[in-house]
Formats: sequence, C-alpha cells, structure tokens
Amino acid sequence: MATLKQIAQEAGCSVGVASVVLNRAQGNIGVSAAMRQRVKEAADKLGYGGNFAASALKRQSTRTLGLYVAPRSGGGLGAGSFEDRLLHGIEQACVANEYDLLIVNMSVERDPEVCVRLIRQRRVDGIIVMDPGRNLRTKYPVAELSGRVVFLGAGMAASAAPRFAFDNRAAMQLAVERLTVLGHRRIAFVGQLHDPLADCLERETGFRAAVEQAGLPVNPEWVLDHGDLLQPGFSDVMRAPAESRPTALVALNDSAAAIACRELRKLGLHVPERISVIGVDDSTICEFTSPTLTSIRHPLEDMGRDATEHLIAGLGAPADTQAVTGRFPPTLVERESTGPAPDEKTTG
Amino acid sequence: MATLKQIAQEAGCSVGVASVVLNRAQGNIGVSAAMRQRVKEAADKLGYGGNFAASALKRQSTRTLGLYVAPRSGGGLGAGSFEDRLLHGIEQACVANEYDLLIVNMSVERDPEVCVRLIRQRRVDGIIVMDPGRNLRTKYPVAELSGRVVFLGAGMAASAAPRFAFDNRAAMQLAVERLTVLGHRRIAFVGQLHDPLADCLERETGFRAAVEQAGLPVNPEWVLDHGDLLQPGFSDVMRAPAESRPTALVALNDSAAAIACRELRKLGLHVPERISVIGVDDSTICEFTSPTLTSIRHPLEDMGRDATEHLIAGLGAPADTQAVTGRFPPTLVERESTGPAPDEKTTG
DNA sequence: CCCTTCATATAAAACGATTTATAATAGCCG
DNA sequence: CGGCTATTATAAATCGTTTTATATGAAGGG
Repeated sequence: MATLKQIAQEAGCSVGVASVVLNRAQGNIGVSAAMRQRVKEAADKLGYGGNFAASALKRQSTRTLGLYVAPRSGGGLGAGSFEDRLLHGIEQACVANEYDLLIVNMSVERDPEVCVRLIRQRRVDGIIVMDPGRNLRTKYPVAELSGRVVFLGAGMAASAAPRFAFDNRAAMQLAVERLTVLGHRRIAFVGQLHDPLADCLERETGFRAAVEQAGLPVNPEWVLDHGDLLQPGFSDVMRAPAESRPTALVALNDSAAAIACRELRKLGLHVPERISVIGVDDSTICEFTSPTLTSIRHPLEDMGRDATEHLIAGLGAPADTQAVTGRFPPTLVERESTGPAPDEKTTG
Repeated sequence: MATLKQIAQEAGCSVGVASVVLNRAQGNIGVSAAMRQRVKEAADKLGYGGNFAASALKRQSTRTLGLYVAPRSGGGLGAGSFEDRLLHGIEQACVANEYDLLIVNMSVERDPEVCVRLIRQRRVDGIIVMDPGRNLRTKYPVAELSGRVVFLGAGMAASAAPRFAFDNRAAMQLAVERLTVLGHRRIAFVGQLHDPLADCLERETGFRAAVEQAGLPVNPEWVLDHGDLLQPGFSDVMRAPAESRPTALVALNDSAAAIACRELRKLGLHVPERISVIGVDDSTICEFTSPTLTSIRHPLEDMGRDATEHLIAGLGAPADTQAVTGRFPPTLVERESTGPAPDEKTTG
C-alpha cells in the first residue's frame, strides 16, 4: 500500500506538500504548478488512495453515518421493501456528500446502546435511527447522541432530536377523499387497535377525522383490528345485507389490505365491484395481488434524503438541532382495487 | 471524549498499561490485579470507548466489511425482500465476529471501482459482492481484490475469488418432483429466455433436466419468457383444450409466478384446481397472492453467514482463497397454488 | 545594497492507540 | 548478601495524515 511518504519520495518533495496537493481540492495555494503535476503523477503511478484511518484520526471525523433500524415487531407492519425507498434516499444523500453508511442494525437485534458506543468511539459522525416505536425518548439515550442523531419515520416526538415522520393525516384524507369522489358513503377501516404503534394510531385518528370532514358517520363496528381479518368479526361485518355493509375499506398498510382482499374474495365479495380497498405504503405486493392494490405512497426517498442531509448539515457545531419535523405530502397510486361505489338499487 | 491518556492519569499509570487492560481480553499478563481494577474504574468513570481511527491506524485494520449489491437490472429478478435474508446472515456473522458492515452500494448505482478504492484506503478489510450478473470476472477487478472479496449469490464462476451460489439445479428438481408426485405430467416453465442472467439460465437448464429425469417430455412451446405472460403467447398455450394444456407451471421466481396466477385467473383457469403454480425465492409476496404461492426457498441466511465467515477467515494471510463454491439445499414451501393434477376425464 | 514582502517548500508537532524495548522493584537461591 | 530471574510499570517508537510554524529564495522598493 502506497503512503504519502512514498509519494513524496517519488515526487521529490515533503509529505506536507503531497498531502496538500492530493487532499485539498480547492485553493492549492502555496504549491507550484510543476510540483502539483509531479505529485499527481507519482500518486497515479503508485496507485495511492490515502489511508482512511490516519486521515480520520487527524481530522477527527470518519465521514461515516450509522444506520440503526429497530427490529421490526413481528413483521406485522410494513414488511417487504418498505425501507428500501427510505434507504435509497439516505444513500443518495450520503454519496452526494461523500459520506459512508455503516449498518449498525438492520435485521439482527442489537441494543440501542450500540449507537452511543459508536459515537463515543468516533466510529461514526452521526446516526440515522429508523424506529416506528413509541418510547423513543427512553429507548435511545438521546442526550448522549445530541446533535448527532436523526429519527426517520418515527411516529412519536423524540424531543431534543430532529425527527422526520409520515404525514399520516394527509394520507388518510387522500384515501377518504378519493373514495367519496367515487361515490362511497360507507367506509370501513382496518387498523391496529391493540397497543398500536404511533403511526398506526395516527392513521386511525386521521381516518376518523377525514370521514367526519367528508360529512359521513364513522360506524364504530367498522373500525377493525387487522388481526380480525381472519376472524368472524370481519366476515360478520361483510356478510351484512348490501345496504348496511361497507362499500369501501381503508387499511393501515398494504399487507392488511391484501389479506382483506383475499378474505373478501372468499366471502364472494368481488373487489372492486362490490367493495373498494385501499392500502398504505405502495409496497411491492401491490402489483402482485389480484386485483392489484390501490395504495397511498409516502415520498420515502425524499424523506430519507432530507433527513440525512439535515443530519450532515447539523454535524458541524450547532448541537441545538431540535425537533424539526419535516412534512412530506403522500400521493394516491390508483390500481384495480378501487372503483365506483356499487349502485344500491341493482346489487343485493 | 475520553482518551487513554486521561484514563492513565486518572488511574495513575502510563497509557501503555491502560491500553493493555482495556483492549487485550485474554492474558492480561504483566499487569497487577489492583492496577487493572483502577484502570477499569477510571474508564468507567470517564466513559471511555476507545478511538476507532487511532486503533485502526495502528493495527492496520478497520474490522469492517463492505457490502456491494449490484444495481438490480430493472427489478426483473428477485425484487422485494429477496436480499433481506441474505443480509440477515451477513449481519449475524459480522456481529458474531465483531466486524462492522459498510454499505458500499445498495440502491444507488456506483462503479464497481469503489471496491478497489475502499480496499486501497484500508477503509474496509474485505468486500461482499452480491451480483447476479454474468461478467463478474471483467466487471470487478478481482485481481486487485484478491483474498479480500467473496461473491454471494453469484451466478457464474468469478474465478480467483470464492463464490457462494444458489443450487438452481436442486431447486428445479424439487419443484418438478413434487409436481410429478401430485400426478402432473404436462409441466410448463416461465423463464428469462432473452439474455438471461446466470441463475435464470441455470434454472431453465435445471428444469429441463428434472423433467427429463422424471421421464417426461419437454414441450418447447411450454418454455416461455416471463415477458410473454401478458402477451398472446401465454394465453394461446393456456387456452388449448384441457388434454393438450399444461396442468402445472414452474416459474423462475415468485414475481413471474404471481403474475402467471393473475393471468390464469383472467383466463378462467383456477389455481390450483386446473393448474398448479410454483415460484422460486419464497419471497414476501407469496403470502399475499390469492391463492398463496407455493415456492422454492433457498437457505439465504445460511449462505450469507457462511460467505461472510469464509471471507473473514481468509483475511488473515492466505490470499489463495480460490473458487470454493458452497452448496446449499433448497426446500419446498407448499402453499395453496399447488394441488393434484386435474382428472383428465372430468375436466374439459 | 539592504530590508521587507511574497511565494514555495520543509520540518515538526499533533491525532490516540498499540507494542516493543527498557527500567525498576521484588523475590529467590546459593 | 550478591547475582539471578520474574514480575510489573514506564517511556518511546510507530501507524500515516494534516496542519502549523519555520526556513529558503526571489522579487521589489527605498
């Protein structure tokens, strides 16, 4: 492995100038053009790449970001390529800013304490935490990570740290609005009623608000738990006479929506002729269900990118980056699972 | 940030002993118990974590592995959570061996040359390359990475570097055997006929071999391209009279299988009553199609773990790690899309 | 012609941990 | 009690880069 010393020897100069020529892009003041040329040639010839550890030691920064994805709780929510798009945004920002990305945790469960250790060791300059959980304030030693952490897709305010979250309210509004435009008046919801994550709760609240805003009633019996999809609770609701049965269903995520579709089919209720279904996340499975699934898409790439750039920008010195919540408008991706409300007179 | 110097001062000793006490797990010879105690207390008190860069500089190793996932070509193959399980195995091995994992490339397209740069800089000790492509030998500067790289899920031999690949032949044999047990005699295949990746080609070859081994003919018209699923080519085959139509279909992956199911439904051919369908990968979508999808599962966790441990083990010195291909037996995960072959006399 | 000014290049001091060579103390035996 | 080995602690060299203080010229002005 070539070192600066070797380059310097080859180019006939001191290591100092070699360093300046090779690692200070702008304003190579103090070095003659001829010398610069010679150094560059020597570096080329010897295949010099720089020593990461030495550089990091001296400049007190590894230009590396850690990525801590909290262990998914039972895969109930957002399975599949959910995080792919967030990661894409994160990576883009990293590449653009010449930062590296270290996997602290993705699929193996490790104590959040690792984050502190990595910061203490100066292993990473900052950490991106993706955790849909609720007790973020207590789960992560936010104080010790101050100014070096950002929460992404976090459901609940982890004060004293910036957080980039989904706009669940807007998502639900989008879904309900579209359904009302299609003529639906009786809309059901599949959520997570028992011990819900923050996002789940927000989606339920958002759903209720959106339905009421549309001037429609919220039938309490039509707000179901996703665990009930395979239970009599769900089929009872759906086997009611046409005029007292929901004509549309909004699910908190695509898995629930897909399972709902499958169960509805078993009950003989064709989607979307008899009932429309909308999911959330616009995940991979939307394209593979039959019918394909209409879904709400959050701008995950943007969120990932913005969160990362926010983190990097705040690394300099101002450790006061406090709870700046970005808002990112979701969009509706319409596929085959939604259609006009059935005509009340025709269908029984 | 606490340094060894501060610890030493606090404990009343030199940095040397502090280093030995804190960073040499086994055989702390040469340090008295009392001193060890004092150093540990000091470290605890000051929250010492060690300085990664300094340590890496001195010991000439970052204990970090790079992960280069080649840009997926159009998402045709193994979209979704395909890599999740591989990653899980990789992470396990990393944690177990106290290595960190650096994302070199996952969703942003970067030149494979980065790998060399990272090795040159001693940024990482080794690299795991996941690339289903074909020209691995030329695409990656294997020589420069010698002894520091492992190919995972690679389709074609990248000689001079170890490679851990799918056992596609066994996968196809498993699928075909199960179908023959179920009484199927006319089996179709959906592959990638035009410019196939190595795995795709191997699966096709494996399919043909398995069918012939079962003593059945391979109807050339029943070996289809996945692009044809939405074309007349597919529906023509499937609209043939029952006695001259396939009763089973093996697809090179789950996406193709799921799309096939959807199209078959549109043609009025119920799965699995009229035709059985088997995919490969056992990906997330299998659970969300209707009917749920029978699939071949490769032991991705094992492959990821083994590949990573192989890489780590080879890092020491013996740079001669040459083309050791691991073999990992796939398994059949049976769901609703497969069933007994239809009775020829009853069904028209 | 000397003294300042500017442009270049050098030497040396960090950065913080690890390891090796060295010193100091203690224990042991003859 | 002197010389020997163990045992324990210290000091210093090293890893390779970055940066700062310093030296060396050449150019220019009075």
